[in-house]
Amino acid sequence: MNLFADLRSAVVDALGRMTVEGLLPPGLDLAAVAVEPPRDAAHGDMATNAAMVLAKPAGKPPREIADALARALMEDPRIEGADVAGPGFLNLRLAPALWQGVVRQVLAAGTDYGRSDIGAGAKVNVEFVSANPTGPMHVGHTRGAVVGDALANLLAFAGWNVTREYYINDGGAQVDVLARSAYERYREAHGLEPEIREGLYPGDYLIPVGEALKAKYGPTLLDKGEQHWLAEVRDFATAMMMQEIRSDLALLGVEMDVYSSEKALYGTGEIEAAIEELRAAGLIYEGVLEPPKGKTPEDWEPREQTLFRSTAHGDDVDRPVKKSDGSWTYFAPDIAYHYTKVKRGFDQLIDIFGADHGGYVKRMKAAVSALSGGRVPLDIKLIQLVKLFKGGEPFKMSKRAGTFVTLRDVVEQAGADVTRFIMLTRKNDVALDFDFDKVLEQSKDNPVFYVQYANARVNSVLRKAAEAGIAVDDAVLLAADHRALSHPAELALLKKVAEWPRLVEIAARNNEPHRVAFYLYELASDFHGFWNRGNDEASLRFVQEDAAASQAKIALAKSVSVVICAGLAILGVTPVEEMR
RNA sequence: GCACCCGUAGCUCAGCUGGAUAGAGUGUCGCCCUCCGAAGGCGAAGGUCGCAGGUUCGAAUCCUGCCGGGUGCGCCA
Repeated sequence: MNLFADLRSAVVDALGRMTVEGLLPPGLDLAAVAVEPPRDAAHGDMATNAAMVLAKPAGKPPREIADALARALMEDPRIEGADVAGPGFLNLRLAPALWQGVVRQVLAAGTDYGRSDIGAGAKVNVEFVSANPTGPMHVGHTRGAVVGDALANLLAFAGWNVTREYYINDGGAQVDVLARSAYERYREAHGLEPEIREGLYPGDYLIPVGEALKAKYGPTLLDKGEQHWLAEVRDFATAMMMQEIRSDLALLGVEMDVYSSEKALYGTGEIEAAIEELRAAGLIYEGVLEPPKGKTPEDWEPREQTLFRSTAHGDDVDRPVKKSDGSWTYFAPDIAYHYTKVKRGFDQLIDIFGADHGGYVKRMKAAVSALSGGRVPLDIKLIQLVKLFKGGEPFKMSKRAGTFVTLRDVVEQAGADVTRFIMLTRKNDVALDFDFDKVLEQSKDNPVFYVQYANARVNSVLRKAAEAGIAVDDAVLLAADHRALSHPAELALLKKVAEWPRLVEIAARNNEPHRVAFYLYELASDFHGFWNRGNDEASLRFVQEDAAASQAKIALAKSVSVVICAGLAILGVTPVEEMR
């Protein structure tokens, strides 16, 4: 399925034969041996660094190894040429049949082409969004939601057993603030003047919550002390906010497998159990932290607190798990929450955080390392901010009254597909510009359009061919004689298609879904370039007089479309068959 | 002060966890439609990969130290 992996096996086998023949010493570590597509096509179809990597351990000059390896590989019928180049690269030219065979692989597998088992069914938990349930989701959350969801898709495609999870921060002080804010809107619903004091959430989005509270409780909560209504209003408002968040996520096409509640950790012994686990490992102690150097807070005074010895697991300073009044810090439930993930048997954890949470990376990793005995790796992806523009000008959002650009605003203006794709056109840790005008532009400036257009062109070809009376159903294209695809331009396009399975593996291994978006752009670009060559060379057009010739070429076009669709599916973007 | 992220073409960014002459887009300039969708394509020009060392066959990539920008730093989550 993955030509590059196949060829690497061929190289490894050849090295094995060389070892048997005494050309190489036994017991060499072949991990560093790579088979990659060379950057420059003039260097052949694939290149291996085997000779250079093995030169030192084998105690032989690289060129000598490369020459021997070349001879060994030439026995493989798939390999037509093996040239030693540069410091000891071995450039391989493959039989065209190998590339032509890719068409059959793609068409037979459909959008499963590129599916991999490198994940080996390992259980991975992807925690993302986890926005506080105190208001609607804004643009910043949108990017995290898209990255997390696409990453989950990608890992599933590459053979992981994926759980998408949302951690609801419903246990801290901020949900009390929500409750008080909602209570004022409840009073407002009764015709009273709301008192939105400093520190409360002023947003209009709480007005419906006030109305709903009125509908449920009538006037019974009015003129009563907080102790009489806080818990109920808090639960009510939190539930409504989560409802809104779920519907926002649905709007984006994101569906979580699990919602975990912070509040549910309190009073159930979960937090205590996690801390006890750490204590048993000797990682909990009572102590006094040093003030941060160079920036001592005004009101700093030394206090004894319960501390987690996170420095034993790579952190810079130990972290408090209890406040000086004996209550838990926010970090304690976070520890407990991650402990539940470890206990649920995940082999691998991924957290998607906003970049402003960069300071918590080391301590979370330390906690997971301590709680899993170093068995469960935690990868944390920080999502940089999204800068909004409109027509090239910064999109001003009003600071007053808590209004901001919400996820809903963005999706309603740009559409879920466009939003998702654009959010993946940057690596997670660099800032992203999102221009409301540009992302809707139907031109090559817009990568979403550009990729969709390539797919639309393929479908246009299929329609044209059908009009000309050429059968283009899947079975016919699969059975076509793909050996006819011998023009260098056709082979070049095929090579790009053949890269897809490898790209999937690289992207998945690095937890980097943006690579898929970049690859699709490149594939689309290659396709558009190929398309235009048909202007000059009629023999390169997909639709030909001869039906059999057409079918082979259309099979190529179709395989491009299949890969685009497979890639878009990972990004969570719907492919379009026609632009309008 | 410390930690983390970023620094690559005028601008916006990729760069396959060390590979060959560092790539796209955009902008600038010049081209290509009696031709499957020009909603596209081709070409030119544009670089001390922030700086300085180090590791090795080989560094944009790994290590160290600086410079610049961002984020964060006990009783907020």
